[in-house]
Amino acid sequence: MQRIPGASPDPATDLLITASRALVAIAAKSLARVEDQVTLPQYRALVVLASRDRLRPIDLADALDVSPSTATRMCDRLVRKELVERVHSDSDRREVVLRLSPDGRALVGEVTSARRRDLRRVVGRIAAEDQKRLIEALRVFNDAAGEAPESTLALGMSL
Amino acid sequence: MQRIPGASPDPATDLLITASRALVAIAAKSLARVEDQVTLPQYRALVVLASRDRLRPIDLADALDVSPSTATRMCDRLVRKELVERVHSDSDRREVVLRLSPDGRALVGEVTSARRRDLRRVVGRIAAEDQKRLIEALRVFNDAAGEAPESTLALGMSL
DNA sequence: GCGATCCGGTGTAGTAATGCAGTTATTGCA
DNA sequence: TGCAATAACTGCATTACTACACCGGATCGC
Repeated sequence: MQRIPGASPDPATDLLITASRALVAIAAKSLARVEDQVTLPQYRALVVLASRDRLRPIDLADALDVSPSTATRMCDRLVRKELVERVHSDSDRREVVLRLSPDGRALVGEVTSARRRDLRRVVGRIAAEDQKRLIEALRVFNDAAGEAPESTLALGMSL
Repeated sequence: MQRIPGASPDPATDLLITASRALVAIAAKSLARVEDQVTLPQYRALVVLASRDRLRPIDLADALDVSPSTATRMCDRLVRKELVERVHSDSDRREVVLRLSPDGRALVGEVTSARRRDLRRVVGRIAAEDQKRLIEALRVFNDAAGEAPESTLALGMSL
């Protein structure tokens, strides 16, 4: 926005921004499905839990970059919604291990499968030979982009 | 996530998800720059205001899918932060017209230019001939994806 | 064994987002 | 002219996120 619409010094960047918008719109749409069940921070927590099961609250706090007390309250709400389970550790009785409940897992799965479905639909609109070229191009792009794994799920946009 | 890592029925979709993640990470990083100045809902409001200047609070509420009173309070906060200006309409004295202040415009600009910078950096890591192929592939993809302009800035992910 | 450390949780508090209901001012229509 | 409709705003209430300070239990190192 508010970029000079004419003179485009870098067509690849412009096209990437457009692609970005489309991909984020798809992600947002998939997230909208569960918007009435969890907030965005809560969904982020679920995603973290889904990717690395058996996390302690303090690990979750670390992953989400919030204070431990915030993680505790968040877990309170997620447990109340029966999306997360608290299990007392056997080895260290100070510790609590967090686990996605079946419902929690289903919720995250619903979002990701909705996303995949939408993406597949887009891919389906592309001619077979163009798909091949797209695949090659994406490999190259992912290679180039993948070198910055930093805050992969920073902010509220874990998607 | 939590997809069976092996059997990949659709390489293009998988690659798109990976690319999605990279692009969203870049968007999130650009947003992180202003995270201490505005909240995500507030930033969404600024983006709407940047794209369609001279909006009334009720139009903003409509664009953000919130109630008018919510829009009013949001504007209160943005005005207090001197990112938005309220101007009383001449034609209809009931109406208020919202405008981005120079600071507000600068804030949005900062985010978008950071995003462009990061994308350019990724593109710069790609060999010239691969860039050409990427450009072609992105055109095809954007064509296929662009047919769903729906809630372009749904949720908190306006980017 | 004992103090330091660590973990989870609670008390407290502030900001934000959000909506419903109701108010005020203004406009438009009959 | 007068009443319905409209725009913005305010009062009120709820939920969430967030952190700081603190507590109590558990573990670890010496």
